[in-house]
Amino acid sequence: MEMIGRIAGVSQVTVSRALSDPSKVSPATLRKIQDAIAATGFVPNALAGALASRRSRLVSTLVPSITNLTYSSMVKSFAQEMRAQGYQIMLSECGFDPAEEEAAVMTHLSRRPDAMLLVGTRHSANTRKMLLAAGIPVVEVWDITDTPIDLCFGFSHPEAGKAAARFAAGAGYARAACVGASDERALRRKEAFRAEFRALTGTEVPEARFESEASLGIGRAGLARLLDTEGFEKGVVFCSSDLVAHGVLLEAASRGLAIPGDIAVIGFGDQGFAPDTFPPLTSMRVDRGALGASAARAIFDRLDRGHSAPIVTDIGFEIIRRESA
Amino acid sequence: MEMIGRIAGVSQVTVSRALSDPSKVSPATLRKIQDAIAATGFVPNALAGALASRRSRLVSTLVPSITNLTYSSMVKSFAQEMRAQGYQIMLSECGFDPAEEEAAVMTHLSRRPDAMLLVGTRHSANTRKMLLAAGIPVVEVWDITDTPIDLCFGFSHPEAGKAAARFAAGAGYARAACVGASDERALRRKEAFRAEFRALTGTEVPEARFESEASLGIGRAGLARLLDTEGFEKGVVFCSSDLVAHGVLLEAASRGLAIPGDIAVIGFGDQGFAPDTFPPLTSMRVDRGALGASAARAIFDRLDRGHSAPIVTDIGFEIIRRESA
DNA sequence: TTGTATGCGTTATCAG
DNA sequence: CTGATAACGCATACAA
Repeated sequence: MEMIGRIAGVSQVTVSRALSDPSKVSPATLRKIQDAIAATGFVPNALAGALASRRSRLVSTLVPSITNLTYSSMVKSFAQEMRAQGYQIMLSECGFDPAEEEAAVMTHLSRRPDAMLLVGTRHSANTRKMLLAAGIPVVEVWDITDTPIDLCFGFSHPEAGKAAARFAAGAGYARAACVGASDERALRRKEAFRAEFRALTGTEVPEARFESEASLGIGRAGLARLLDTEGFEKGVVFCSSDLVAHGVLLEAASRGLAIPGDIAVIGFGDQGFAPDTFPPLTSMRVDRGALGASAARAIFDRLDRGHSAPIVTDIGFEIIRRESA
Repeated sequence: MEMIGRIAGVSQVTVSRALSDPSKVSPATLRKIQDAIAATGFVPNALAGALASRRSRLVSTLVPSITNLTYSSMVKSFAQEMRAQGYQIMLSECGFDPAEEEAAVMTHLSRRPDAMLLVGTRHSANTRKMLLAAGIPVVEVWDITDTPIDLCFGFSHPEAGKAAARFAAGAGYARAACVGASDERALRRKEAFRAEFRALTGTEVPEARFESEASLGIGRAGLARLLDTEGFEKGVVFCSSDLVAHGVLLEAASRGLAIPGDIAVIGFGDQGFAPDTFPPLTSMRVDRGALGASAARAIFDRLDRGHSAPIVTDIGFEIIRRESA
């Protein structure tokens, strides 16, 4: 900036002002400064700016997996909203393990983000401590809890599982099974589903569970296992995600089974592709776009008005019935 | 650090050294410093560190879309490699528009990344200028060019299209069509496919092209359009991505068409799910994992040994024949 | 509207 | 092995 100032015939401070608030500089000098910037290709050092102003305009975003559409689609809307307000997001993948998350949180905090977005509500004690000490707005999304760190937007996973079970029983399915990856939130949905379905129909609910991430492959292998070794012959399959559900659909098709006559399928997440599977997938919708946008707005509010008490917002879910169940 | 130093009975500088290179500090003082850090929950300010050392340990990564598995799976391996060496990536989505990319590049450069990864080789003149002026290693991936900015790892899209056409003609398909999104690289593959297939068989290649991002929906709508309004009845469909190809598969299934008897399908990218579609998808494999890792290693090399001449590396592609074609 | 002085929290350089 | 000192490039408070 000192260079630019020299060229434009003003001081470094004036250059700084021209960049941060052009209205505080006379039109004439503003022009000269802009010309000098264009001529030199000057790019302001945001690192120095952040250090001096104690505001980085950076918002950390930690998700379990960047290749998982569930999270990336939420990040997309969140990032868009943030960018519109001049904030940039720092995205990192931190797996489903709290210890890994803790390391990521520390790394991110060292960059002095203005706020942080986390997925889920189960964090290590140290993670909570660091976050609280950082004194920045923190948003936990995609789950709810009685003990939020700060802001929280999500829904009850056990309630979602129960709702799916009631839907399944109400639709007349006498038997049910579950297929899924073993991420902690999916497990809670699944257990609630099994308990509720058993309570409603009196029948046990077999399951096929995998350690790997959600994929079509899990869905196919899952239905195969249910059919071949778990004695499941006919009924509805509640899946941990739409991707897994799609795999179940494909495995059923490859075996010539009727959907939903022989095998009915319920997904989770209502991804964009759910209406385009064959047959169209019945799923549970969570408004990810609104979630990302709400989280962003809540952060702006905190940033403007300062800290206040923790707030938990239940955004709910909705069963979208299509042809698969 | 001054605080920590006071508690540990040493100067601020010693604390800095204890953190950056513990071996330069005596075991006794190191312990005292570590204890003080643990007691206070001190998190070093990486912003200040970067400003002073002129190294941010940040690598910018710009991709067209974070929800597109093609890119996110590459970023995953790249980020992993980077993190292993103590670098963190700053990921941003910049669409398929060079102007949007330019804005993102500027924003990122203001954060003073140590290197930058870009997808594609078509950038605005100003983007090139800024990147060159930044004096950092730049890697362009997923395409090759005669005029790289710095490092480049990718493959020839026209060659990929031609190879697909030769495969299709060689497999005996008399008719072909294309379905896809209209990202610039996919368009070049498609045009090369059409030209080559026409040259080999003498038949025209109809196409269904969409402006929206790749999805199952475009694949379904694409085949529907080819069948219903383009007079395409039977043959092989070359798709812009595996996701679109899967959509074509589903549309064919929903119409009771035989695959590959009536409609054969070739995808692109050989995503993890390609073997799990029904029937398994024939696709073109590009080694994304190796690409990400190579890009990372090339950056480390530049960072260590300093700048040298631009290097373009063609990583090629491979047709993976499964049952869909 | 513009300039001066000062500090943000580190690392680098040099000296002890 | 440790410490003093000077940057790093900008924003803020205050003065003119």
